[in-house]
Amino acid sequence: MKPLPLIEVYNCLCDETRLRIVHLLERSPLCVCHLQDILGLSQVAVSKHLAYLRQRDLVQVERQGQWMVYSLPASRPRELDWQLRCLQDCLSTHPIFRTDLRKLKARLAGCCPPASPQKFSAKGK
Amino acid sequence: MKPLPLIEVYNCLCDETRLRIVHLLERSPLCVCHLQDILGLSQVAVSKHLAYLRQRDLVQVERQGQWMVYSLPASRPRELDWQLRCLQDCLSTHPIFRTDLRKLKARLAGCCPPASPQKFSAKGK
DNA sequence: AGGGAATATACCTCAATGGGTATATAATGC
DNA sequence: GCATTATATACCCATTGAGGTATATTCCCT
Repeated sequence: MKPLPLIEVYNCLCDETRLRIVHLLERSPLCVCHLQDILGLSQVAVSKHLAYLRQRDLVQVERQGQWMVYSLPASRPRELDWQLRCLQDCLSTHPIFRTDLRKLKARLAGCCPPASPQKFSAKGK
Repeated sequence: MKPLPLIEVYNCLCDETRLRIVHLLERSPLCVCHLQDILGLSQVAVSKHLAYLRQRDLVQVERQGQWMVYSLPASRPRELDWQLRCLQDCLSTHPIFRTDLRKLKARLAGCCPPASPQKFSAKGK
């Protein structure tokens, strides 16, 4: 039997890597390789955490060319919404998460590869 | 190395039993046997979940005679506070948690054993 | 002191999970 | 079609956690 939605959310966020991923995706959709780069983790590790989040509907994916662009779902269930606010409040000063955001900004600035646009408007194809 | 406080909180709440315990303790301090009764779980199971919560400072204990009375800490870290609000919002309509509260009320009403007073004022000793 | 109630802990087992390596799959560019 | 890039998945291994049984501990009462 499927556990409570809130428990699913907690299970997703109780791992540091997944917490960092969600924290990043709240700012911008990102492809796997950008996440990999920002987080400094192996491709497999990132991919598996994304699968975990995906299976529990905490993130959604869209293929853009050869990139898989992950983002938070457009319509966010109440449980997730609470947590996003909580992250803002509790993590914004933490070194790890500050660094992540700094790297994110750098990534998005000099975004040479066509990947992970800030908006999905450009029907990349 | 100790994980982030927020992650500790998530780890505590990502289990249904512990979530129910915290949800109950938010209403009233409780001894182990009352929790055991309300949750309908074995003594060992309850005790171990309480140990888990205790080790991560999500609950505190006070001995009252032969009962160990558990409660949420007086001063609640910000991370926990967010979650308590979230529980209120997301769980209050869920059958399991409604039933728990109903049983809690019953327990506290006909509280024959001297255990788990609503207030700690009565310095039982 | 001795018995009983309440609670914690030591093991044991099983399932889930996180990380890694190797490999499969899918899209791109030539 | 083929090599390359991006991503996912299949295993393998080590750790953790949840539940159970048996037992230790602590306190109360007589």
